[in-house]
This record gives sequence, structure tokens and C-alpha cells, in this order.
Amino acid sequence: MKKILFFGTGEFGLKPLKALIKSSNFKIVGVVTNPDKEVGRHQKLSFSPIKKITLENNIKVFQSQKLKDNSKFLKIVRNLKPDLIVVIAYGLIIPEEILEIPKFRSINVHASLLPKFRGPSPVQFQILKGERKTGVTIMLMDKKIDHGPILKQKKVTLSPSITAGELHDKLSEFSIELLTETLNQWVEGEIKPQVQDRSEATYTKILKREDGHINWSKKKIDIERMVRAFDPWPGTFSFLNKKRLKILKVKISNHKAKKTCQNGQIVVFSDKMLVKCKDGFIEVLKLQMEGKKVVNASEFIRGYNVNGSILS
RNA sequence: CGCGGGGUAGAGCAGUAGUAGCUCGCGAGGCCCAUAACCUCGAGGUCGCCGGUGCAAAUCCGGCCCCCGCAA
Repeated sequence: MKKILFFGTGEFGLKPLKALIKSSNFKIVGVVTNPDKEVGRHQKLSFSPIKKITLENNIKVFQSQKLKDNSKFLKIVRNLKPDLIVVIAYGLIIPEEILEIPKFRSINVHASLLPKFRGPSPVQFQILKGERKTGVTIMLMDKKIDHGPILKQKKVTLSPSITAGELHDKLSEFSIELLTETLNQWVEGEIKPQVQDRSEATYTKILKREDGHINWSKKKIDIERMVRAFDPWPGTFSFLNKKRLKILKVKISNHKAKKTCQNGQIVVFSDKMLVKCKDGFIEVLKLQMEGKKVVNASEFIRGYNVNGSILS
């Protein structure tokens, strides 16, 4: 049984971690996850689902603000004598001196077809860019982010209506089998790592809340993709009368815009809510006014008199 | 005690002291070849809960419950 030290914080690694815990070929000797945070409306201290499942299985949890130049943590890892390190959605950069400890190296699961969409937000950016294919890559880690040699990769077709949340769950699910299969073959020496083609590399940045602010002078297809790409996080929004209006679900409209319409202007047509953008209208289907509940556009129109108002 | 908005008819909203309203939905009838369109009439609310101050409270004061935005 090979000993694995697992690094993970995000939901993405939850199911794969569960699978490794159950696996008879591997033993999780510890889980490293980000420190507990004050979270939610009342700033209550809470910890990640990864930590919860780890504690439930009586596995040691390590939480550290920083790993770089942290000799204490380095010592802990050395003492655990892991055969492998597995990193999924951890959230911090892991120093090379730690990655180099295990005999079978350190392995990362990444939600894109590397070398494309390296970086922290592959799921969102693949939808944003309108990719047709996506997938999961299992790779060896080195000093650079998402740069190491590929062990295994599996492609999936990307549905044109999927949201980031749905794709995230789908790829996470998809990772379970791929990871265990890859690890088994890797420790048996059955896989030859393939170096990434550097010339094909693209990068994603970490998304911030403000990135969800819709620019209505963009094309309708870009806005539609953005709404799906940022669902559920960071979400897309606009402002109506200085109040924040979350735009939760939209559809590309085929209605022609009059010349007098300006970008961001709301046009109520029948019981539809259309918003002017660069090359036509986006139909808003579901939205939420600050402090209010989520409503369908038809309900929203009845209560608020917004025909002709401008979203900014 | 992180900051803030809100709980009014089935739905979404307006209404800061004096007999509760709008849009939609619902019911009945009408117009029409016909209709999700239009017209007429109608049903449906103890205004989140409890207490207080007023001649009078959805509206002012206090407490409680629930929902939500920001922030993380």
C-alpha cells in the first residue's frame, strides 16, 4: 500500500479524496488544507468540506498559512514519508522542496486539457472562451504552475449550455476514476510522462468579484458565455438605479434592436425582458435584486416598472 | 455582536397614522372566425409574530422569527 499525502481545499477534490480513502492500494497519511476561515453572513468560523471528510476518517489534518520557508512543515512531511503527493484544488503554491520528497513524485489533477488553460480558473475560462472540448489532466508537478509532464488526459465534449458549476461537478466526478487508475499505473511504472508542448500553452487568471460586472457593449454571445462561466462564482451583475442586480440566467435573443436603443437599455416586450448589447439583445430569464429573492424575468417585470431603464 | 436591504391578496411590487392599492394570475361574462389580444364584473389580505404609544398603526417605539445583498 502506497502512502499518499493529499493537498486540497476546494470542492473539486472532495470526491477524488473519498475514492482514495476507500482504495485498497493507497493509504492517505495526511491531508493538507487551507486554514479555517470566517465565512458567511455572520462571519462564523468554518472549515472546508475536505477537512470534514478527513476528520470523519480519522486522518491527520495539517493547516498552514504558508508553506514556503516553513521548516516545521517540511519536517512533518519528511516524517510522514509519503510515497506520493496528490494535489487537487489546493489553493497555495507548494514549494519545490516539498514536491521533491516522495519517491513517486507529486501529482496534480487539473480541469483542462493542458497545456491549454493553465492556472487557477480553467473551468470558467473554458466556458468563457466557448471551447468545444474540455477534459481532465493528471500530471507531475514541477516548479512552474501546471507545467509538468502529463501522465494521463481524458477529453469530454463541452455542452454549449453548461454552467461552470455543472462543469466543475462533472469534471470532478470524471477525475475520480481517472486519478485512481493513473496512480495505479504510475506506481507500477506503466506510464511514460509526456512533456507539455510549451507553444500551445494558455493561461487563466484568478477571478475576482468585480470581474462579474457585465459590460453591455460586448457582443451577445460573449455576455451569454460569461453568465454561464461565472455561475455560481463570482456571478454576474449589473446596476439598476444604483442597486446591484444579479443576472442569473440569460439567453441570446433574435429580436432586432432599434437604433435609438443604447447599450444596457431594458426593453420589455410581451412578458420578456430584453437588454440591448453590442449586436442585439440578450434576454434575461432569471435575476435577483439586491436584498430580494431570485425571480423569473416575467415576475420581475410585473413588480418593477423597468421598461426603458438603463443597466450599467 | 462585520455592513446593509426586506417580510402587504396565488406571484412580483407601491403605499411613513385616518376606512388597503398596481401589474400579472385566477373565476364569471362579453367582443371576435379565433386568441396568450381587448372590454365588463368578481373572488382573494387578521399588511411576518408579540407587546407598547395614539381617538386612530401596514405606517411610530421595543422584542422575536424568517428571507436576501455586500463582505469573506
